[in-house]
Amino acid sequence: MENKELQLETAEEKEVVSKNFIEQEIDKDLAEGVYDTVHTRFPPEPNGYLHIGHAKSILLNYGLAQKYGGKFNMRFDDTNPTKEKIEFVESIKADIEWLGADWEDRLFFASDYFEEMYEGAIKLIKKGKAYVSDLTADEIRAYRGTLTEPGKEDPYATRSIEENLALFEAMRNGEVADGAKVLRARIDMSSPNMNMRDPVIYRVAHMHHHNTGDKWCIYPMYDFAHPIEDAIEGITHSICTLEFEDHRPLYDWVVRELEYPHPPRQIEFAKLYLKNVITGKRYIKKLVEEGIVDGWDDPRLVSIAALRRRGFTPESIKMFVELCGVSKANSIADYAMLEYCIREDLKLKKSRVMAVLDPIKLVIDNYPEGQTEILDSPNNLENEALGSRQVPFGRELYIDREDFMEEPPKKYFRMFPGNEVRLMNAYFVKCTGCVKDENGNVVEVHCTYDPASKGGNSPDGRKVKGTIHWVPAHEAVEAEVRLFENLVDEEKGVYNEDGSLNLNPNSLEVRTCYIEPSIKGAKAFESFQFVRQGFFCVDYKDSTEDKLVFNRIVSLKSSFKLPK
RNA sequence: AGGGCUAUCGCCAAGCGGUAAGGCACAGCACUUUGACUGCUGCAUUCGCUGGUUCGAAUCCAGCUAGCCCUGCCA
Repeated sequence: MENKELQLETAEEKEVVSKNFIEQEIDKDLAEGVYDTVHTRFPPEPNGYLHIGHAKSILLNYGLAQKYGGKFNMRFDDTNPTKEKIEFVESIKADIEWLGADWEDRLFFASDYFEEMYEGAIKLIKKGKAYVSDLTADEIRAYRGTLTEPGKEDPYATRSIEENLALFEAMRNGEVADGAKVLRARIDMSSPNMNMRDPVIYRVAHMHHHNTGDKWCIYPMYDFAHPIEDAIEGITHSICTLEFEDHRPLYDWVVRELEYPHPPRQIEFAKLYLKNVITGKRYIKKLVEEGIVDGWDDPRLVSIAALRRRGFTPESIKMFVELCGVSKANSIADYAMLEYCIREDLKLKKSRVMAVLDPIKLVIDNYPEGQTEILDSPNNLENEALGSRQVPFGRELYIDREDFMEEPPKKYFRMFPGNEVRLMNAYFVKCTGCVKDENGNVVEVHCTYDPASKGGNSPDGRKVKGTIHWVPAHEAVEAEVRLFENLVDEEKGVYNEDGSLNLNPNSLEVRTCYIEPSIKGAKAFESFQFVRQGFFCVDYKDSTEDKLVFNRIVSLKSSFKLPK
């Protein structure tokens, strides 16, 4: 009796999934009545494509809203027209939708709040908490002091409220040249926190904005705009990355001075970095522009677009993000974790087809010339629901070069003279030898088959140690494969000592391979997987593209290793 | 008188004063129509360091050390 209870208890304990620190903070807020709901948001600036790091933020924010029965907003933080483009708002929306984060009808633009922000600035001026300064950018920097020395009072800080009001209106009315005047918050020039040394909150920029056009020529700075955006939307928990920790006092200052009744709370977490991949927008942009990579969706990149094109599923990315966890410790996740997630997600839900990457001809000498037969092959042995497909079989096939060795080491149990193996879903074949060219390279492997072993099992109960994949030589579909490795060297890290990127010159290899003809008619792949070389999980759709293009998405797990 | 944050296995990461969860990776065994998958097993006497408090410390205190962020009219 006691034992049983004990067992139950431990079983229950195992079910408990520990909450991350943000959830713990939210629990506290809810318990203390600071908030009675959870409202989060994802606020990207539309100045580039999203990558795996953004996926963490998106899924975190969306997941929190879901977990707590709250809401999740999508918001473009478009307060700086010099960097933003409509092209990016479209790609960002598409990526987030694909990831499955649903903002419902709450798609916002920070630029839609410009009027309220302007009013907020006036309120600050009237409270004596903001002033117009004529200092140049260089002068402001000089007055700001350094990390160890306090700043000096801005000589324009003494302007009267009326003067500031008039000047700020002049800024808005386009009477002030770019850079000639700024609006500064009056806080504390000697604060040890640089962000509090009278930060600039409005600048003049006569520039067309993708959303507001030419309506405005003054634009609010992030530190002023962001808390207002959150407050307007009723955000409770404004979740951002660690580098904004120092900005939190300013965030709190803004919502306090503007007297928002239910001020949002900023919580910071550590960014997600991946080992040996380049995530910096600046660097990726350079790689794209210099043609070192194919574009924003090059398989060696980890942009959402690249992962999607490679066949990653939204579920696999979600799994990865959850696996990585949320904390405040700077960390670099192992690329193997990402690969694990896509394998895990695909292995049961996708069909697999055979493909040969490095073909070598296999001739079955006792198979009648000219004869072909159709073999029924299960799509995924572990998931019968996926059904089966018809694969033609004939006298001449292609197998992968690594599946044959003339002189095999110990424990090699694929093709070698005298050995019998199974051609997957087909027959047992016994290797009889090979043909070499003048340089001694194997060009053809020969074997005989056992007609009684159709389907891959012998009626006499004979066993074989090896099973290999194959493709019919004459009917196989030719396809372009892009095999790739890390863009940067494993050991040396992303950057060289002089700060330049440490690129791996052989990171991408394009080659032609053969895929079984059962995929004919499919022109573009949605997702597929190598379980071992030559094995894919495939999910395709019709397309008008002429050429099959696909990428290897998962590095191989150990197959056969030569003994030392 | 710079300030803020972080430090638990190769990589993530729980832990919140009662004697180190879990996942990835790795290794071994078993199973196998791919050597994958699956299953089982192993993998931190120790939590950046040094002291202190305590019957008891990864958890509390003090002092060090290391790493990251901050001197945009970027976000």
